[in-house]
Amino acid sequence: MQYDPKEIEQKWRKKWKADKTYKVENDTTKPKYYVLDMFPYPSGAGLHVGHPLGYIASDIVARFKRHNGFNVLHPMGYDSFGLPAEQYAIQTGQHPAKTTEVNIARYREQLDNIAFSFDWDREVRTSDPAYYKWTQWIFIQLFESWYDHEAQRARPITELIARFGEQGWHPNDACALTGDVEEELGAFTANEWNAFDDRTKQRILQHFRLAYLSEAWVNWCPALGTVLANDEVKDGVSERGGHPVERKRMPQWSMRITAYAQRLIDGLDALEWSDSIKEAQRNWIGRSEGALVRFKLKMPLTPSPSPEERGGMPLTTSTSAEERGEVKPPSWAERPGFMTANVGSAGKLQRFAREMRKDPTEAEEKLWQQLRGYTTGGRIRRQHAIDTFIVDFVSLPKCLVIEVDGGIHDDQQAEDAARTERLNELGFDLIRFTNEEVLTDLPRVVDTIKATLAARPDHKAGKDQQAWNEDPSEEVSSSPLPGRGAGGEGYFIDVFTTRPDTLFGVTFVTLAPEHELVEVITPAERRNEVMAYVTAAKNRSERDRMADVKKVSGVFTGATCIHPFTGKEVPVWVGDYVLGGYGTGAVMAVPGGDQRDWNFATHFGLPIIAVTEGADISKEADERKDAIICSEGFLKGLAVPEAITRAIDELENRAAGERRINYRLRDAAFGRQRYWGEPIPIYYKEGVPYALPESELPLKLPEVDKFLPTEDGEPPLARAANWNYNGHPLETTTMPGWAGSSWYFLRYMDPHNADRFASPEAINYWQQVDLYMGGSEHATGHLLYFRFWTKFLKDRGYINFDEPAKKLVNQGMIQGVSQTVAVAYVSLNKLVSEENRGVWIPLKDAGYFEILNSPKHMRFNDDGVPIAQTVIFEPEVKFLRDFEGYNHVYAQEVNVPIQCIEDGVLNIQAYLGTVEGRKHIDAVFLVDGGYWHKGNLTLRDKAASKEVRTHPLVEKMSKSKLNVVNPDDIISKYGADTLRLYEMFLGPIEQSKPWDTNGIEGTFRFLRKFWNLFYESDVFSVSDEAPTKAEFKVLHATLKKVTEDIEKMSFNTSVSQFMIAVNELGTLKCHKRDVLEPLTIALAPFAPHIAEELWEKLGHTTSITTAPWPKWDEQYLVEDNFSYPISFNGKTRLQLEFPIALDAKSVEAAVLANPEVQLRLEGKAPKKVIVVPKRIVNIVV
RNA sequence: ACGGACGUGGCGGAAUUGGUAGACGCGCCAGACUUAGGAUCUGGUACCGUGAGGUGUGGGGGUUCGAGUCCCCCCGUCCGUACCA
Repeated sequence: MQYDPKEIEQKWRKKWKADKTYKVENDTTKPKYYVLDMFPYPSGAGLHVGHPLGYIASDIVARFKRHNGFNVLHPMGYDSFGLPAEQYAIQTGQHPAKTTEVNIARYREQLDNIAFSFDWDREVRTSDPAYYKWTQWIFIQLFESWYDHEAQRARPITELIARFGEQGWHPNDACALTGDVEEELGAFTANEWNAFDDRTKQRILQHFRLAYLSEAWVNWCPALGTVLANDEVKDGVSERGGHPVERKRMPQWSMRITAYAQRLIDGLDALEWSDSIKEAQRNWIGRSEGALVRFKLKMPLTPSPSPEERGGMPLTTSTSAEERGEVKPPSWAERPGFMTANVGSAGKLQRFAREMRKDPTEAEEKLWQQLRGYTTGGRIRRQHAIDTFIVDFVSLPKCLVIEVDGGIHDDQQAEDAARTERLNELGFDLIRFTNEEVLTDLPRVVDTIKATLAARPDHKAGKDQQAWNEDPSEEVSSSPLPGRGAGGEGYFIDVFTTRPDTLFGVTFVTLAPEHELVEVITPAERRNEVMAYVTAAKNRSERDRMADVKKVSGVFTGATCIHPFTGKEVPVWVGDYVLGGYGTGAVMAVPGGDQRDWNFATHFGLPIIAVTEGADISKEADERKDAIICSEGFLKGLAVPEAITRAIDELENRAAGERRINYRLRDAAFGRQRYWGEPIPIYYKEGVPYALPESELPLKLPEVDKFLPTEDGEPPLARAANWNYNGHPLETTTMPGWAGSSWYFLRYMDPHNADRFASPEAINYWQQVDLYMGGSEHATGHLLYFRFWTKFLKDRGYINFDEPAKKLVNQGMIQGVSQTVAVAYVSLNKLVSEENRGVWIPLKDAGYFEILNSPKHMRFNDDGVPIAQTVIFEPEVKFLRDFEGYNHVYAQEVNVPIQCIEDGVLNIQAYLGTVEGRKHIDAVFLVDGGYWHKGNLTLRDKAASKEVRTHPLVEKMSKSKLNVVNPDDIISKYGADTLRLYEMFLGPIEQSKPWDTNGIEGTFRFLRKFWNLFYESDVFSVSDEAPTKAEFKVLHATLKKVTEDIEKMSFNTSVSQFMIAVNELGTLKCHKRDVLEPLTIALAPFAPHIAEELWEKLGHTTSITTAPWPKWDEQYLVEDNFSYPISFNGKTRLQLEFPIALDAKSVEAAVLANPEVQLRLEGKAPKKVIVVPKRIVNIVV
């Protein structure tokens, strides 16, 4: 009987399904193994041969582990929410649920054809309410959690609330300091907290929740009508669809992934993931160590109003007037009255204040002991931030500042005067004491303070409470400070630097165009120029900005600031080489040590100071990190690392900076203004978001009349009728694609659980994914969120591990081989159609032309854009004559469907019959020595070929490139076993390679030969005769190689080994059971159908799936003799066979005694003889 | 620019991790069987040379008895990030 894959594959697929052969029980008596494939999105295009590559590999491992006694969880499901289905719905009006259903059915059919050992009873779909109920539930847990930085874990928000009620909150509690949102939230006492109304409490809590609503800069994609996460934007355009993306500020649900930045980096070390993925994640998180440096602004020339004075300020950062025109600040964004600090620098000031509190002068400490508590009849705060100052002591209700001069204040007389003036402007009075006074006559000082306080009216009484209730949208300052003045005086510019050692090389400071201080510090006479620049810079799209990175642009603000070490004035510039989204959005420019600063300085003629010894700063900056610092200050002569430490110490001493770790990672935008996603389980009461009670879950996706935004720009969910909870409006954005895929591995463990996302028993048994297989394109998206949610669930005690997948293997892409042909168009007029953008060339200039598939032959226009790609004209040929009546010609390469090509030749008629070909029905097709036009072939000479030859091009396999190979076609021709083997045989799993259907014959022949080992003259015939030593050797060598190769996922070499075995057994004419039966089991993971069929024919009645894996036996592999390669000076010259047991000395003697060796030695004695037993003999002459 | 991966016949790729470079498959060549072959089987196939022999793992240097493998420099390809301070 001939090997007939069609028949046996159908038979077994049916039987496996009926028998539920691959059903997995949570059988805790067996060791577990969890193999997971990345969640596919069921696209309308179906699977191509590239998709199953990873699934086949993981299926082999899953089957192998089953043979080895493991209980294997190997599930599959669908990430079925997503943009394409929704785009399709918008175009066609078809409900995305419906198209998704159809696509899934198609996927399932294709997957079934390849015989994956998935337990389909565990299938999950993210768009199934029974599934997304738990996605919503996890969202609520995130909403109800905060990150405790001291404990380094997420905790329930109720614990934070309790803590607020007991001890209030202070910025130095460090609980809100995450990489992204440097919460500029002032301190409050327990009493204050308890007195806040619910709305205020909720507002404050938003700053701590791990899922939170805030106004944030987002990637807005107008074409898709939604916000995108950073990893969904590539090269300034959307990853899906390639639409332009712009920066926009709007209220937005976010995930505080930044809280986990450090743990996400640290966790990588223990993972068996590829270096490239780990590195990509590290870069994406982008940790850098350095310092925060504070530059104090010098007197501005003319004050201009600060943004804060224009109205209610969000707690986080300010918005410029333009942006406020677009979006309303969130209604809950309002500051409590004790937050007297300047908005721009509050967070930093509070950190400085905290440091200063730790290290008071003697006088300060003595006085504090007298003033603390309520001993003076009111609350005194010390080292409190007011505007941009940190005052020593203050009574806020009485608006009285108490300062102790001494220590670092001594040399600041002039500044003290300015400070007094400023504080007076703000409504504070100030009394000063000297160190001397406090130390020698403390009681008198305290008495003076008490008397002064008692004499002052209480400014605060009743006011705070009133402020909480005011509508922040009204232009009311929430500050208790009356009559705030204006101007840049007293402001600070914070910069982040990794090279504080180069501080003495600072010659200017540059702000990003969107920096909030730009508007504040610019004096009136420079205002027009600066704002014009800022507006121009902001309006450039991300893409434009990325395009001309080389161009230097910027403008001087007119303001200067003070160098913290030298005290010199340094000009403040605005430049778009500084990114608003990184660090503080401001840099200290060291043109001698940073190339970008150097470029900027050179362009604008700013001074450049050398920072390192031996640097030639006339041509470029010296960025070496192994240099010696040469500045005139205290860093001179230090090596960079020492200088960095020293500089930071000095900054901290002078309260002008501090050590700082910065992360590039931003919080992840979570809301999508789209329909086809999980509804966010949030409702609003008086504008404050609250989580739905668990009993309301799942919050089902409502029906809408159209999948488009409403007329006033609300997301599609706003169209739904009754979209409210007990009359309170529900959130209208939906979750992003990555929500459902961030935890799906847990659901597979217990997919039908209605009470919990998965039972603790199931989680405890299955634990982490042992092998995770998928594409490397998810490096900074899915794989980061996946780890983030896992860590969160661990923190909250729902699971007991904090990494989702121990081992990750990235399968390479299978590329397509596109076929292209040159086509030309002739035209009556110089028509440049939209889809054929290119250059039309006057026909009189064009003779015969051909297209050469080589970039060398490209021609370019003046702007360097390739024109009429690869067209070469030869005027002597009479092309013109044949196209009389036309006057222009245009040529291009087009992809043609691979189905219309045979042996590199295009079948024109077939092509013109296809959808794509019909577009080119009027085109001129270029033939080797002529052309084909509307059925007529014109040849230049008789010898020319009449064929339209195609040019192969390896690129991504995709529908639009017409190069897709469908696995179904391969399977119907050769069977699934052949497909599986061939995909594995192509090369290492991690490597990308082009699909070449030609090679598949070899693997098919192999299966047929394997089948034939069980047959003699068409009759199934397997003998029970004992195998010979040679036959056993083939078997055991194969078992050894295959077992080891599967363990290291080297499937291409195991397939080779099977081929070798079959060839050798064929030569030996071996038909013996004791060889063939173990071999069949070994082949089963790769080619399950043929193995199962032969297994049955061998007389077994149970599936081969759980047959124990055959062990190899070394005894069959040992050889008696070894054929030594004998080399002279490393070059192999001959082979000599010696017994394995022969020791090195005897081998050497035997070799030297050999006549041929003697001949080669020409009588000379060898200088040296190296004998490596069982390896090689090398004779040095 | 930085980071990662990689570079071996006409092609996909092997190479026990420092020990006979090119396993296995495709393709190609020759032969057998055949009316026929795009079926099957057998043999050959890195390159140059009739041969002896020589040359060969992107290029150049080095370590070593011995290098595709280790070290240094350079070139090239692919992927990721991209003015990250």
